[in-house]
Amino acid sequence: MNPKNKRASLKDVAQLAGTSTATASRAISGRGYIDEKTKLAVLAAARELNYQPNLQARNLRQQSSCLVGLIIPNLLNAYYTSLADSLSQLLYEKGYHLWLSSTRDDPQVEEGMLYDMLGYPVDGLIWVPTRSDDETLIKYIQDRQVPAVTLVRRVIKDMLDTIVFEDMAGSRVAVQHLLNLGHRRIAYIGGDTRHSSNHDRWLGFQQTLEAAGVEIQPDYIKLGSNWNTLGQVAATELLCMSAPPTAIFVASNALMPGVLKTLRQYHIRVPEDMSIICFDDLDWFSFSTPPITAITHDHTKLAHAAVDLLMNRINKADKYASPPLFMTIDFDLVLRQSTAPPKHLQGGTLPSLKDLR
Amino acid sequence: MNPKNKRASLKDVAQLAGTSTATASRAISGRGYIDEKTKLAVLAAARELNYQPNLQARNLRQQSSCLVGLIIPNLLNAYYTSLADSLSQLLYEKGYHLWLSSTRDDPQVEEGMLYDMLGYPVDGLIWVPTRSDDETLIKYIQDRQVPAVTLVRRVIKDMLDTIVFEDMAGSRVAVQHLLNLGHRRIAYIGGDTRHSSNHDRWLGFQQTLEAAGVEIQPDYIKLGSNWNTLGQVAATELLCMSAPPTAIFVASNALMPGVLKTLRQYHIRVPEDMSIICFDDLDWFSFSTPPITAITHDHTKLAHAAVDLLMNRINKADKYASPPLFMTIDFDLVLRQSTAPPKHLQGGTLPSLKDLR
DNA sequence: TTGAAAGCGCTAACAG
DNA sequence: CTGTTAGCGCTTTCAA
Repeated sequence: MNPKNKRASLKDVAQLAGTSTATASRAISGRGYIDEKTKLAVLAAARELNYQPNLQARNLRQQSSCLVGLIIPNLLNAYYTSLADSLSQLLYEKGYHLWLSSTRDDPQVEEGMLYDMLGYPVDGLIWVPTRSDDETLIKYIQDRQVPAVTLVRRVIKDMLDTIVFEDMAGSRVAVQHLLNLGHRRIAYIGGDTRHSSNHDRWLGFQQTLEAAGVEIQPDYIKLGSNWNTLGQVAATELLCMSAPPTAIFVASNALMPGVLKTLRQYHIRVPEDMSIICFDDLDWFSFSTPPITAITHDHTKLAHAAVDLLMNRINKADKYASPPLFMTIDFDLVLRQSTAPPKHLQGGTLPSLKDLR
Repeated sequence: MNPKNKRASLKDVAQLAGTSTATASRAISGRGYIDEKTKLAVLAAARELNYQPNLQARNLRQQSSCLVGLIIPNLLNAYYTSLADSLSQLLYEKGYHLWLSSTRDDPQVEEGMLYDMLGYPVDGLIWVPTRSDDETLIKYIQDRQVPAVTLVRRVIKDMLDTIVFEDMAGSRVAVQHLLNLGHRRIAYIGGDTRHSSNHDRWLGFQQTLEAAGVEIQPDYIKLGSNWNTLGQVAATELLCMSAPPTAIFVASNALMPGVLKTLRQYHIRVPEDMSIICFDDLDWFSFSTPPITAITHDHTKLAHAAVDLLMNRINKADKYASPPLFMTIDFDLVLRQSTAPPKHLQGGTLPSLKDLR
């Protein structure tokens, strides 16, 4: 065996097979002309030494890393989870591997990760941006000429390839559904509007109400950035109002646990006392009590589109020649049982917290 | 600018600063003696050229990759999701990055990933094995001298560092809880027992019933490997029996959706008609209707322990000198409202499907 | 304190 | 078809 039991290198294989490293390389990589006999000899030697090519060295030489970076806010949200799962599969099929990191919505971490990934360098980048307004950061990515696609949240001026859900349209449909049921006192709980996703949903909400001639009551609007606590805090505030809403539009699935917990705590019946609709769907929504009406998206579609866009750019000679593409993923409104006409239309009176306790 | 707009290399920087690459390297990496003045000159040149070290090249030279591989069955289960999220963070703090891949419980994919990762090579491996009985595969890992830790499922002979949940003990406690409530007709729905986790839970179930002198009825036992459909199929079969169980022990969170869906479909009331206890906890269990009693684990503990074990080995001179370690993560029984005494102890009669429809 | 030179492990151009 | 040579971009002796 080798000194120190070190991993065999191509040189060792070549030596044992009695060829040059070049020939050994040809035998193993299967490229270039080579005599069948010598090829077999090399392969035998390789097997004997338990040889496995060092991919890092190969990649350095070939100016690629076969790595695609994925930067997401976190993996505690099924939103990103299913994305990461699909991407891992799809990339593997294309011969790439997934370098994952989760920023916890911390711009510092995000910048560090971006820097490390581009420094490696990765062959491509898939990114759900936290800090999407920082032109310097995006310029940096462009300068590095790294094929990159931005997901879910748009970056400033859409400077990179982008795929988002139809946030505004989805939001409109959700709100219209509540309006159609007869709701006028509609609350909105949603995330940080600095992210385009939240911004557009919020906008869709406003526009739909305005178009319907319903005035937006500021107390009904709960915007925040801490998805851990926002749902619970906002719901509690809404319930404690003297004239609480009759319906809540929850603009992110991450907020639903808090909202539902609070509703239960106050013994609010859904949908009799309160209608609930959520912008994104989760598996347990369908067998929650009651099942939750939601706007759903096919997340694998997003993953497929992302990989397509990325491969498209990776395989292009001048990777940055064509202008950034912009795509959206469509949605469905899945009617379940968490929405119904408001109480006063059901024959009852307008509910207030006093009635409900 | 450079020809072809290529990324600046250390050589370019050195040239611009009027030093050798060696000196430039010292300036940038911050190691070795260097005059403050020349250091500044180099850094200035680097900034001007937008220089960023090529980490792949650096790593090749330093015989490391700063990459830790993570292989898991999939990311659709919160079990692994929270793990990946925590690991990404923890490793980042230690200066490592996460290379993730998801096998979908396909041994073929698993083997391919393992091969690629060790070939790169990664500096460490964290692995939830799918194929844990293949000694060749594990020998291969050992031969490569890669620090590796196995999670959740044990590999044959515990040949690698291992951290698992206390499957058997947790299972015992869950079953004992049902026995204490007075249940004797207890069903078990669980995953492929070729995985140690499922095997041990299954064993714990059997032992506890035996110790209590309760005979195990084969019809009540539903083992399978397809977590997508097993819950639903098994629950349906159980409900269609002439003498259905009064309680179900669901041995994996992934099966709960199917079980609950089925229960709802047949209008079975929980816990009045049927008690449910689950081996692993999910966030929505706490506000499901009714909230689900479960065995819970602190998944971040698992992540921390995994990183500790891994770093421990990575930093050891002779990485494989010490024998594999074996650790377990403890659990809690969280009593919620999905378990209650069986119907006949509540004053009713033994339920059968006819009564319930 | 600095530079020349070797080399991590591999591939690719060019001769032969 | 095969070997020689050069080099990917970096770090690290070793001399100076």
